[in-house]
Amino acid sequence: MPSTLKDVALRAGVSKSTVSQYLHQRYHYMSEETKKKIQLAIEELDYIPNEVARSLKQKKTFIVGVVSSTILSKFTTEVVRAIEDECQLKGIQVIVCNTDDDPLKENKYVQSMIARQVDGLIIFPTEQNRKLYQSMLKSGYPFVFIDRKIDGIDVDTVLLDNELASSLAVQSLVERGHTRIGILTFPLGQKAITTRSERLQGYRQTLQNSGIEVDEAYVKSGRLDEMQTLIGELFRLSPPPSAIVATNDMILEQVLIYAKNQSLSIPRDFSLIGIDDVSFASFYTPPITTVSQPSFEIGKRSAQLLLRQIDRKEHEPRRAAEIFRLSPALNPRESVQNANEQD
Amino acid sequence: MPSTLKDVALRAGVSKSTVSQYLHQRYHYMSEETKKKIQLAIEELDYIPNEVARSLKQKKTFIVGVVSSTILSKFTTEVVRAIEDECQLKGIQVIVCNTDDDPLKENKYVQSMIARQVDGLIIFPTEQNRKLYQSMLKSGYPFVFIDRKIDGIDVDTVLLDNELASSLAVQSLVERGHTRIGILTFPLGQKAITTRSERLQGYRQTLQNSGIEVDEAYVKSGRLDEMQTLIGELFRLSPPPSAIVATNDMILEQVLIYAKNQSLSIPRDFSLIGIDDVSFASFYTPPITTVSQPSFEIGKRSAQLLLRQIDRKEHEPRRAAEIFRLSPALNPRESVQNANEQD
DNA sequence: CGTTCTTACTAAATCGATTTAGTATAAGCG
DNA sequence: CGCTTATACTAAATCGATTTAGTAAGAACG
Repeated sequence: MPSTLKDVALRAGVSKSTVSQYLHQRYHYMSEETKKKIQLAIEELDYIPNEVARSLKQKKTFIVGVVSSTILSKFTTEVVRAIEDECQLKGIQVIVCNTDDDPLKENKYVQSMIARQVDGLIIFPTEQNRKLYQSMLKSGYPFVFIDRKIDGIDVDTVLLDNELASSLAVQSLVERGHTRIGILTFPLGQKAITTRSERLQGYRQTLQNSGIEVDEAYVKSGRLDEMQTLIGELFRLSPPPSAIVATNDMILEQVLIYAKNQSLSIPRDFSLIGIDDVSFASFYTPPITTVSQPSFEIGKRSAQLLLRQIDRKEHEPRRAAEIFRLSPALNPRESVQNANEQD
Repeated sequence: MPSTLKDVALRAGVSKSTVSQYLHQRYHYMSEETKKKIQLAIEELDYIPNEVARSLKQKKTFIVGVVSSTILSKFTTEVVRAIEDECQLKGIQVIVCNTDDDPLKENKYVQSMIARQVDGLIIFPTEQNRKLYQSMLKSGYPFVFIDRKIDGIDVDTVLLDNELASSLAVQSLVERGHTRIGILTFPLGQKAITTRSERLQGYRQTLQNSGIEVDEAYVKSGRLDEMQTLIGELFRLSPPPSAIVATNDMILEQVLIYAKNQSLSIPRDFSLIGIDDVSFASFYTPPITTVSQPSFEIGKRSAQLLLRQIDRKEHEPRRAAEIFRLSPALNPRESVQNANEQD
């Protein structure tokens, strides 16, 4: 029912080719008369060009896809926002989907985006789809990884310097005299998402460098719904940790809930530091010390890398993959106190 | 470079038609032999069907679009999540874009989504695009409005009972003896977004019904970056309000920031109630009383309405537009106190 | 006047899948 | 055996835009 190029051509009394030229402002040898007739027909018919047909012929959709783990987090929404801003400059639209870090969903969405001919993908990858990514690499399909690195997939990747992030967190606690530092992460497993393993690694390394032995009892990992139990276990140790590192925003909230329920006062009863920023960090009581990611920068950079791949001409050789590790920032607030002033 | 139906047909030694039948599992009179050959060819070529070509022929993309004001809010992300869940049941994908409530961006995105032939749209509309919506209505294009109502556009709409929301807020303050109740909203203007005007209207109505005269000095509206100033003005009135209604999550955060900066204690110095839920409401100090929207329900319902429109057969008459006003819920927590116990 | 050039357009192939109408062969039936 | 029916496919048109090669008419030139 919507009108087509043909309808416009018919009504204007010219050929489809001429209308197409007009639409692209290729007025090479086109009479004013004809231009006017076409413009009129377009308006009378409320003509909107069919981008699907256009994409088929052009083999370009001017869309890039983001395959994210979840849009329900501040980090992801900011990253997506930055990607949109960067792409908009080139007239490219962005579509997003959620995998919930489920490798099957991830596989399905990536395939489906490719089937829909998006010009490239920005992916928060899991380890389990190595085969798929390998074949995408082989076929020269443009994509970049964000937030996580996958060993053996040699593709442009933008992520946080995770070790530095937990290192900053641990250091600022050690400087305050803490030695019993608990850490909470999401599930690890052998196929751990790099964000998680690297943050834990940074914790271990920094403690060792500071001459503090890592006590595995202070390391807890599990699903979101297990967090309250895990935090409970941590505080029932003797001695309990004097400080906690929450390795992401959702875990941080869990710790705050626990503290509230158990009437624990921060930083009197324990110091707390979170990786990832949260909206309320600065006005919470107490203001929460966090290590924040440069999320806009991460989004922007990954979009730039993707657009560079897309612009690569067919004949040009694929350039070597680059890995960008962006630095986190420590935001010192008031949830960390000197160890000896606690308890 | 990706392989096509034709490549598969050639390699399997059959016609394109046969491969197409195979892909749709229409095995009507197809020999096992042929099936095997086709399957093999598909695997060898890593064939993924081109959905763009498919969409062109089918005149269906199996995509619906969401034109939202911002994805940086909890309400929107939850709504989108619910829409995705509902659409996934029918194998339909969802794409989202941000208008920042800019009517021009809104117009551009709606047009662009239609050009991309999405099967229908769920829109957070502004008043300024009435003409566009009118013509979409005329052409029978499937769409629904969400979160806001536009007078004169007779289309399925799902939104909060906004008057009830602020009524619940005001009532719970009045019951505690408050009479000087301040309210903060985003800009109103003559083309106000219904969410804003209705929430303010509910405030006015409820005060009147309670026999309290509305003092316009207690009503402040402005942009996010003006909020600190506006809140300051509110508290410098004499007498200042004993309670504040923040009409959305972002404004609520601004009030909390102000309270923190001015060392005002909630609810001792003033009571506070927010419309929209925020992640930290339950564990904040004090826990914040909120009026929450059934965001998942709103998303789900709007998706159902859209899918119903899409499924409507060409010949069936368009059914009458329906408006669903979903009820908010009061979440009594501790940021509201009896008026006489304050100060 | 014949040729070339410029101007202003158009015809037709193409992108990759879908689908209808049809073909060719084998099997079944009386 | 001739006819119908079932089986297993295929040819070709189609979706709506793009683009290349080409046409037709008039102007310019020597």
